[in-house]
Amino acid sequence: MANRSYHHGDLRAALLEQAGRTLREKGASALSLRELARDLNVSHAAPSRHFKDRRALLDAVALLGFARMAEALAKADPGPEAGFRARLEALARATVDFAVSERELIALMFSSKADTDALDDMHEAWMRLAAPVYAAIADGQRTGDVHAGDVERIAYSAFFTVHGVANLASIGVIPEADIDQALGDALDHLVRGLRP
Amino acid sequence: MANRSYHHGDLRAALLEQAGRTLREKGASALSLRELARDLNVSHAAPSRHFKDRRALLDAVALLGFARMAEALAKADPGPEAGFRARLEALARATVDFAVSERELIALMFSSKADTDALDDMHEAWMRLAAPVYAAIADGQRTGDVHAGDVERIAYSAFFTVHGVANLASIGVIPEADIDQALGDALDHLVRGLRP
DNA sequence: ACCTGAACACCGTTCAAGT
DNA sequence: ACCTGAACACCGTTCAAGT
Repeated sequence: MANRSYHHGDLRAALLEQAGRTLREKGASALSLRELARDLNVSHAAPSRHFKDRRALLDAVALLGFARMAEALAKADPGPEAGFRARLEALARATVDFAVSERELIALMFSSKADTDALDDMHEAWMRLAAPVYAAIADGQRTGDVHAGDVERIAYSAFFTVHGVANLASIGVIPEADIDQALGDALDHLVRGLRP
Repeated sequence: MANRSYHHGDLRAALLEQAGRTLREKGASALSLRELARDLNVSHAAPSRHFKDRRALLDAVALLGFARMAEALAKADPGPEAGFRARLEALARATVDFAVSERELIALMFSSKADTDALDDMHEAWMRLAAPVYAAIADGQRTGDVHAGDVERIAYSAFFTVHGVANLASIGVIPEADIDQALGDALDHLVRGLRP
């Protein structure tokens, strides 16, 4: 209770960080602004200076999640030299790993947000996420692994499958022990389906 | 306020029905037991007789959702006579239609439920849902449209793709106008990938 | 500019008591 | 068996007031 004006005015960042922690531990529905404020030793009304309401805070956390996921994908991308199948597999595995290790975050990121006005930011984050997949498909077309056609549409189609595995693995429909096999099966079908 | 002992003791059913309505209109996070009770003219403590807590009510609603989705899929299944591609397409379209027209319900059904003890019921509901897909894959193997192998694994692989489209369409990542095209692309790749 | 304290209108859950 | 009323410990949001 000794330190006033918490964190040099960096309450916003502190809130986001703490929100990320409690999200991971207890899920979005159990995240309360008042508890966050308590954890950071500020009054319960303080968060409203930085986020207009609970939804705005959660949107900001989701946006950070997209950035982190994009970074994870970019880091996992072995580049075109690895070969098409290996590259797609690396990207897919990184996606599924992220979804499984950040269940609550991914649930927040991919929960309905139709009425949100923060949709432009989301779209940009999404583009960054999709970039390595686009690159993989485009390179696949050059190496003869992928049939001709609109890169974006083909990339989306690939993403559907990977997202399906990631989502179902994340919520436990696919048992932890079967995830590798399930992803392998999905990739086998996907790679064959993409061939010229 | 005149009618006491609401609905001949069928408060449980009335709660589920009303919960379904407010879920559709305002989403799971905005569903309050007290508001439900108000809508049904019972005291705010009444629901606890039929559902031990809020989570139990939502689980029951999700379970009904699986039953309804299974029914929708069974009804949409044209049977083996339609041919493999047409059959798979009918099932996929029914899945996506359900996901888009029942956004909030599908979000509830496919939200993390790892710690729930109502997991056995969920598993049974899931099996009913998967039945037509299993049948389509098994028949596809007989007609030479699908490669040999474990039916369950192949069916799951098909489901990943369709679920991916359904989920992303449901939350608005795929714009409404592009859903048909996206599903078409996904099915093209899937059917090719499944071939012997 | 940023935070506090009090106030308002909500919650879920529990439990004695009523019918 | 089923429901009520009161109580408890929470919420999100707003707004005057402080620094």
